[in-house]
Amino acid sequence: MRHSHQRNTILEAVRAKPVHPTAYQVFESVKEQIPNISLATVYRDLGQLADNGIINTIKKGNVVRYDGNTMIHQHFYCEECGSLFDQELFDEKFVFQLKTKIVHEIENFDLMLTGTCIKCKNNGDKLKC
Amino acid sequence: MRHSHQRNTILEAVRAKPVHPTAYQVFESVKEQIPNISLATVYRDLGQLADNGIINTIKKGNVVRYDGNTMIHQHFYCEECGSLFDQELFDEKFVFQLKTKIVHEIENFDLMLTGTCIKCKNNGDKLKC
DNA sequence: TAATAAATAGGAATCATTCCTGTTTATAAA
DNA sequence: TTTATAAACAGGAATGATTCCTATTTATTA
Ligand SMILES: [Mn+2]
Ligand SMILES: [Mn+2]
Ligand SMILES: [Zn+2]
Ligand SMILES: [Zn+2]
Repeated sequence: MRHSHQRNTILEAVRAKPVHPTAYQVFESVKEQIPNISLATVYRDLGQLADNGIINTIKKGNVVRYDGNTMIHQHFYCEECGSLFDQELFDEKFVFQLKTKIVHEIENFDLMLTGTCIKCKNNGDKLKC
Repeated sequence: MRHSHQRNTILEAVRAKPVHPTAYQVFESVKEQIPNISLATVYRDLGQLADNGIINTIKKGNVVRYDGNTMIHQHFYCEECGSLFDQELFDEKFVFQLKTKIVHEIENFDLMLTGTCIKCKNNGDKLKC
């Protein structure tokens, strides 16, 4: 990968966002610094960054979300409000040991929990009263 | 849900397929029995079946795949050949206990392993010689 | 300074999925 | 059995996230 101002700015944007932005959200964010950035460039660079393991992709719903945190961690998605939280359930050691139990060569371990987040659950309970 | 010949046939098709068909593959399969079935009907019915927990959805790549096996199990996806295998890593008891450790209300536990399957790995090693 | 290939902007194309509309059908009440 | 009603349907149009294309710009190296 050659040095590129656009790609650097895109990477910074993903890392700066607290929670898992979409390509379009990165595009909007980067536009503030590079007004004529192309959406195609954002997709291309995000793809390259993901291919090189510099960022991660998260698939849930109909849009891909990106994660600047490449430490091993998991995610919880609330079906009610669409929030996507980090979860620390399995650490690197656990995942490493798990890989040895499988005949295939594992590169990624992606766990997605779904359900109702604590906030939405409380709101729901209130409405039932 | 009202009784429906189309939906029954769609469910049978998903259950009959050994491995995780896409909506279009279900469509093609069901067309043999109901030649004028609509693709929109397949999508609608698959959605209803999934909403009611009768089948599961698996997201990997740019197409949704469906799973007639609703027992708790996990999946491995080969990046080389696109195969999607079942994996039995965590059983119902494990998942149940895990749910109690999380503040949110968990409905689904979806684990997707990715990498290179044993067959592709062997082929790759051969080529290197 | 020149050559070269990677990277880019902008827009078109793709394609899985959803939406829409007029028609058919399952179900239950009259 | 007939009728009323809403669910389900077929067929086709629309949507929208993502990818592809092409002429131009730019980073890198010799
Ligand atoms: Mn994360
Ligand atoms: Mn399965
Ligand atoms: Zn929520
Ligand atoms: Zn393979």
